Amino acid sequence: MNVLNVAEKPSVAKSVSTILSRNQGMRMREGRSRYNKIFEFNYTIRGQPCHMLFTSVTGHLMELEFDERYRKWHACNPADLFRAPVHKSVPEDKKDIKRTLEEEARRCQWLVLWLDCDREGENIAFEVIDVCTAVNPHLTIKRARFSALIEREIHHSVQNLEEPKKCLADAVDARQEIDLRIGASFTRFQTMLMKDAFVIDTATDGRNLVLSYGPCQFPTLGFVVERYWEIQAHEPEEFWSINCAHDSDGRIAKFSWMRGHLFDYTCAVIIYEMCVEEPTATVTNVRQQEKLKYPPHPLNTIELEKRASRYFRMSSEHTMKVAEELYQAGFISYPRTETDNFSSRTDLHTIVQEQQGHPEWGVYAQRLLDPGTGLWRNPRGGGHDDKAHPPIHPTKFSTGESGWSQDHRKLYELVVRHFLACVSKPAVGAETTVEIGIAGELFSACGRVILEKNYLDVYHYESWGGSLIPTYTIGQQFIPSTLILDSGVTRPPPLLSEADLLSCMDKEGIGTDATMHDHIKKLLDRFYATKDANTRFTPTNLGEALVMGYDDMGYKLWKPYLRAVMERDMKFVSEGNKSKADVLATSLQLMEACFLDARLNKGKLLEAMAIFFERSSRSGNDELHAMGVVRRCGLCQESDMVLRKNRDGNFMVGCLGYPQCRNAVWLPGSLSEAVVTTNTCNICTPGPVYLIQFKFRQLEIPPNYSVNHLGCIGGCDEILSQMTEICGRGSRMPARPRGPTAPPSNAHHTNPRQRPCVNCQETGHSSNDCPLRSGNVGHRGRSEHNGEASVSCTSCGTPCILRTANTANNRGRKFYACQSQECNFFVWEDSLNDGTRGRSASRSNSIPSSNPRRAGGRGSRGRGGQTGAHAAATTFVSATGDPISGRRCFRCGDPSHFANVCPNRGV
DNA sequence: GCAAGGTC
Repeated sequence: MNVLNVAEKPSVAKSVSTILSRNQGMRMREGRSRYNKIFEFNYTIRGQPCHMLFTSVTGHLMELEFDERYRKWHACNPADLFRAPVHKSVPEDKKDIKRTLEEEARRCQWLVLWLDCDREGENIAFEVIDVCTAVNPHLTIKRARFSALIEREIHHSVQNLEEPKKCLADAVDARQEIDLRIGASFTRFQTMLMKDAFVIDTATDGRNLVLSYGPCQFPTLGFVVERYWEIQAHEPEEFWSINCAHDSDGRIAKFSWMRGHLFDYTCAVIIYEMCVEEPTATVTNVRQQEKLKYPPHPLNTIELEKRASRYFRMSSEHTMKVAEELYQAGFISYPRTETDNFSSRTDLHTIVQEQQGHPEWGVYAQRLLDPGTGLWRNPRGGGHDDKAHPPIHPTKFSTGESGWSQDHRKLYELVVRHFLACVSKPAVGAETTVEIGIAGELFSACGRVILEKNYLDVYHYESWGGSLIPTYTIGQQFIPSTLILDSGVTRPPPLLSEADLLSCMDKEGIGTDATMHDHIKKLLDRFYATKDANTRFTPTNLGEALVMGYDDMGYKLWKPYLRAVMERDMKFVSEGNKSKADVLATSLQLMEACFLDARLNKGKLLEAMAIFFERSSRSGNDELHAMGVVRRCGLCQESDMVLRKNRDGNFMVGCLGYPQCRNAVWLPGSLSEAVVTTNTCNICTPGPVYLIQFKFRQLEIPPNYSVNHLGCIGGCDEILSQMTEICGRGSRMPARPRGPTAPPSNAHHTNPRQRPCVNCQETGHSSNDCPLRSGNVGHRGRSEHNGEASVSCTSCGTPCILRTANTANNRGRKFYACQSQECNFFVWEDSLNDGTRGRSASRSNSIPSSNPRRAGGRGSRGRGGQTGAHAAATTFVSATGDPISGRRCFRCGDPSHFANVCPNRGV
């Protein structure tokens, strides 16, 4: 009986053939494809002598594609792609593999499928079945299931052949079809929409610019943009902490304040004063513990990519290319594996033995194998297993080959050192923690001595810092060498590194271990993001605009949820709990509706793009209309006036040239809807002035007015004027909402038109140009600036910042607060209208604060007593409402500075 | 010109 065996890749065909033939009587011959050889040998399956023919494919044999008439971009509407017929076929570059399969299948009675034992493998199995049964319908089809390429497993597998599982393959079919339809429709839609509308000055190296959309690449971009927005939205905030050091026996202990830090300066100063007045430290606790630092888990693909990025700054894509080459040459095991756990049957000692002769780590390998050292430890797994491949490990000894680049050397070294570390004992350290009390405040210091380095000896990519501290006993008292009130500033998180990005993708299930690096590379290839020398990613204007556009539509297409839902559905299909047809129908129906809605709201995408890119002269009236263009701006005569709706629901028509041009028409606050129509006003000049279809909220307008009104903002519209007078205007473009209900991504935009000033929360300028900022207003008292009142502090004369209260009782109420850290002045904005001037205010519970950390910092300290020791220049009030004093340096009495910067600070 | 998933 002739048996045709097919593996997913040539390497597996070779390995399995070698195992089954016991390396005896095996012949190899060429197939039609130069990579996919055919191995022949005899083998007995359950008493039946068989002539085995073993060949392979290279991953998927077929591709899903649209029928011919839907392939040309302009041949159909992108929305049609949700229903256009699709079919699977073998692409040109796989035709030779197909021919080999056909030729061999014709002379076989059995077909045994040795594809990888995962969903994709099962799907490829059915592709092979399709090709083979087309030429030989009488084939008996069997599936070999194996979890590792080791002898016992393979022999067991071939003696216990199973049936292929259709539902596993169906899940992949569903995934392929959804990916194709969503990807192609959105890509064509957004590419064709933007390319004509804007001048996108991206150097494409002669390639056509494609604004692709994909269910993996977009969430990957989303991670990058979200972090970038988080950084942009960060408002630095000063905090204070008390640090103490003690120098004794030639060693220094650095004690940190167990409160961490406080955002309330006054509070921190009071506590600091108390400490300085009674600086004797008493040791309250001394703890000694043995600490272990464990070696990493066995290496899988994602860890290899992350570590190569961290240690060598190699891109994940390059890492995989180099790893593939090392694998092809036989130096490391298969590099695309999820498994981070060695099978108990793996002969780990032999792998270590091979490395004994290496000039750099050979001695360590020898120590590992010597039972006397006690260095060996069986590796601990991380709980992942793809059932197909072992963790990445060295398979051949090398001190470096002539054809290797530096990167080949580094990566091979990482794989070897990582493997040796895995089978080593953890590092052992002795940690001493000392706690002291000064005037009731607690501080702690930690010292560490490394007792045994163990795996750290070979894994020099990791370190474990340690320092010696003096010896302390409970009850011991000492005077600190230094006791300092330090200030710091909160910092935004860093941009995402490549390792961070891989972690995000892994956590959210975006891509597979074999494709994650592709998605990252795609962001760079599509000009959606750039990567700096430290492997950190910044979105480009293009990437940010696309995410912003969809975000403004209210769609989370750039979030990982869509992929998560698809993964969940695929699991249902693969378990047989849902049919492929059901999942396809519901998923595609949902995405089609989403697509049609996105197309209706394309104005949001265009608006977001308009923030970053110049409009192209090619852009037609359709785009202008979609953006809500009402007329040419009569003030700057350069830009268009567009209708906008703010997040709080208010409408305005503003110039796109903002902030250079501030021309704006504020619309009534009672509007619920406004849409620019294609009708033009025949009165207002210069035209065209497009009419707007207004809809007012019934309860907010007088009874004699109609809810619907087709109006003009050009000045001719009496009804609109009356409505504005009666109902008032909507507020000026407010900031995007913040807080837990809105992600930080909504909190800002880089464009000055949209991003609110950090100082005053108003849009139209940056905090540097803020009219309320010190130096920008040169007079005291209240003044008018762009229609806004500005206030100087009546206590110290410093200009105030306009802020919005966020406390339960006063949420949304505006107030001015003195910018000076040393002054507690504030005044409610509305109180200025009735002539009330500012007052020296209490920083009590009624103090508005938009920052929860600040509120927490204040609340964390329950006292605020008087020091009473210093003359008070002004009376201030503590968090609890108690009066405090000390507006001059308590150390030297100088009113020009405070104790934290006193030249005599310290003890 | 489009997706993501295999692979040499």
